[in-house]
Amino acid sequence: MTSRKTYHHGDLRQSVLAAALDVIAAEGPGALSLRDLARRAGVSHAAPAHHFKDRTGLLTAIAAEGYDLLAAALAGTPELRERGVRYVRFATDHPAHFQVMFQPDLLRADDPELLAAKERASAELRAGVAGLPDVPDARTAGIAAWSLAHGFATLFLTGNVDAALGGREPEEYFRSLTGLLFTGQLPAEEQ
Amino acid sequence: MTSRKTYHHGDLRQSVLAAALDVIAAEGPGALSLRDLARRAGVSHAAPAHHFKDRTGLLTAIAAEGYDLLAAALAGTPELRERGVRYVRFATDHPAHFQVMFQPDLLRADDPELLAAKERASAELRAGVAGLPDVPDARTAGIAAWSLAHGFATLFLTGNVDAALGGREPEEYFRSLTGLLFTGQLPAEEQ
DNA sequence: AGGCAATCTTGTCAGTGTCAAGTTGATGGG
DNA sequence: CCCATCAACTTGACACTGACAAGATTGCCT
Repeated sequence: MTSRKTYHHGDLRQSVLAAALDVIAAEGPGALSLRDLARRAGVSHAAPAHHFKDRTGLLTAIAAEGYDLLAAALAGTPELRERGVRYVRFATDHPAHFQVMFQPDLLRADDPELLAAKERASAELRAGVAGLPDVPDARTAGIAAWSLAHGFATLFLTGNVDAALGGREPEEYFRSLTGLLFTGQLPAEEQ
Repeated sequence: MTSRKTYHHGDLRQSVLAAALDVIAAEGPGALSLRDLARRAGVSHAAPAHHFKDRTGLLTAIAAEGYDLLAAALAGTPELRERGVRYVRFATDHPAHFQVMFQPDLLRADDPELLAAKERASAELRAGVAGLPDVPDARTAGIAAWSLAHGFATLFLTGNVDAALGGREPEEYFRSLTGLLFTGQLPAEEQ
């Protein structure tokens, strides 16, 4: 990788993106260095900047890609619970994307491509509660469902629920967790 | 602040911690610079290192403080729902702590003080579901409750639910959200 | 064929974290 | 009262980083 025949790399943008995802998944976004990514791609230290402008630009591109992956992962899932399961699966399948997507201080918030991708994912999230019967406040219901899935995904990725899983896949555990919730086991005390 | 009579600062550790929290709350942990904190405290560039060893050490100290604040915020709350509300309030009252606590790649995971504080907070979280009647799997119920509160807090802090709040305080919104959940509005479709 | 624009390189600058070695001054034992 | 000791802070240095500017190379389009 580090030596190259041609002057042009050919696929530098994808190379850098892939390497960046590896680094972020392994050591977090803070460990990401444009110069290091350049070295891995066998390219001069300033080359990545031509594709992403900035460190922020690179992270913004990753976040945008993440929102599109999320939208694709949720698309065409009729049932709300299963949508939650897929949300969790997305987070575990693409931990680097997920991390970056929800760290706004790393991103250029007004980037058009980011906003467009975010809107596509947002539409999928809204669609999850759109068809629910007997829900007076669909928006709040949506936020409740999103909170549950997002919270579980986040806690899993930060290593806060490992013990409870007992070897099970996180998405499976989440499926049974929602079962517990929605059959009225948890409520108990209502004031 | 930037000029000083005495050679010793007197309270550098607290000064640096306070300044760090400001920076993190405003621009995120990535924007944090030890040299900048030193300048703000009117002290030489290597002074903070004497108190925190590292950038990682500083962030670890913040996380430990955060877990203790969380434990204190949760202590003595009998009802589970109200515990969730307090969790959300903690996150909004101490956004910098909250952010750092749940970014393990910024922390020294084996730090004794961090582990101790984390355990204190963890005990409070467990206590929340301990007294629940009719709950076969208390651990899973606890993770469900934690996921919901944590997810909502995270989504709020990342600016993903602003529109839905409509001016209300996030903790109030969360209270009504849990009401919606626990009165069986959301379940609807059960497969 | 020729020019144009995208891609990549080279060189440079200020800023950062971290380490090592020196200064200052508070504190407590003789 | 004095002085040794030690924590708190300073100074200086080094390697590394992101960012910018200016030049080299090459694919592509007319």
